[in-house]
Amino acid sequence: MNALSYALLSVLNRKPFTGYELKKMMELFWQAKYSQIYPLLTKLEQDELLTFELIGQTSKPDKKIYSITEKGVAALKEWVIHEPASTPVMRDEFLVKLYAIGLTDPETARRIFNERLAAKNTNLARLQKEIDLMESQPDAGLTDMTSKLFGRYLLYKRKFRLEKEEIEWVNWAMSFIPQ
Amino acid sequence: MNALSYALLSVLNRKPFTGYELKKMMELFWQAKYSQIYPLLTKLEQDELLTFELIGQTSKPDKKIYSITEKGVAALKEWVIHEPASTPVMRDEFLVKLYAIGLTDPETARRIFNERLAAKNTNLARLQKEIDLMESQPDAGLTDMTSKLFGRYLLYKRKFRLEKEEIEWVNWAMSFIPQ
DNA sequence: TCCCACATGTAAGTGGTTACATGATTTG
DNA sequence: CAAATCATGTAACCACTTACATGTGGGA
Repeated sequence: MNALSYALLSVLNRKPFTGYELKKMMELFWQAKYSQIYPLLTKLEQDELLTFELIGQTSKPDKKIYSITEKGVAALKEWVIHEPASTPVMRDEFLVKLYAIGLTDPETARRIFNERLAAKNTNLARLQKEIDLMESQPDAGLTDMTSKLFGRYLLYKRKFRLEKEEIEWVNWAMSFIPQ
Repeated sequence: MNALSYALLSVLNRKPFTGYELKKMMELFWQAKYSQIYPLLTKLEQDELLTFELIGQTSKPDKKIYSITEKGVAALKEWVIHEPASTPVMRDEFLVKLYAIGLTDPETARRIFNERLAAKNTNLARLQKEIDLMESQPDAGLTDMTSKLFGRYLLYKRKFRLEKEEIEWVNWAMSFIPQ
């Protein structure tokens, strides 16, 4: 089984979702397209790691709400505890451009940095909003490791800190662009 | 042309390298295996974006030192300036495990965090060493955007800051694991 | 003595993206 | 009146990984 399978299982371990919802829920830590998610959910269901309930809808397409099975939880647990995590892969075209930034003029360089800054700021605001929402629930148990929200909360906090740090770096880097 | 092509061109824009060396030089901002790099270099050479000089060696295998052509520089410049950078993709299995960390016991959770910490600390030391080396050259012009080392320097500084921030986050996160 | 660095490649397979197909309801 | 949201899927293609193949010299 591949990492995407475990990403799906780990979200469903919190609570049941449709394939459509799963994509959004995973976005923070694993990105995948529907064309990859839907066939994999079918496969995981055939392997009895998931079950689904078909919900007929009138004004919207019918949907399948997936739940993790006991077998699914066991498989996820086994993977989390015993499989070594492979080294992270990061593919960011901005970094490639940055390496070659000297080819451009200062105006272009500033534009490239500013685009990055805008994207990071948008992202930061989204994260802040989500964190505020989580923290506003007094008894959510966000810092209780047995809570189903614990991992998700840590993940948001991590991403927030990293985005903030990158924004500071961009501002530092831009100070070397003339004018 | 794909992003890997531009990653190769951007390294060769600094100076000529073999395929073997290119892998290492790119590691900071784009990861690829030899099995992907070598055939692509052949293709880029056929497209006249690169040329190579064949160096016969006795005690080691022969090698091809690749250089970027004028056409290659033009293609790279065009891409950097006019192509919008696609949104970054990050695939990090540790984050998947983190999401499901509540499934484990405190001991396992601590182990997973400590492994992450160790990896990040090793990385940080490597980056620090490289940065020290760069900064020890007084007239390298690291903060001069027309210098061929400018992009590389900014990239190292960025990675360093982000690794450091993640280490701080891990330490914060670990404080919620009992005992 | 065994592993690592050097050095380049092919073949097969998996993972991931893009394009296509369908269609009502809600929001700007 | 157009675009986004909800909702699921297939087919074709491209990007990337794993396994295989070859061979010398130097350091632990």
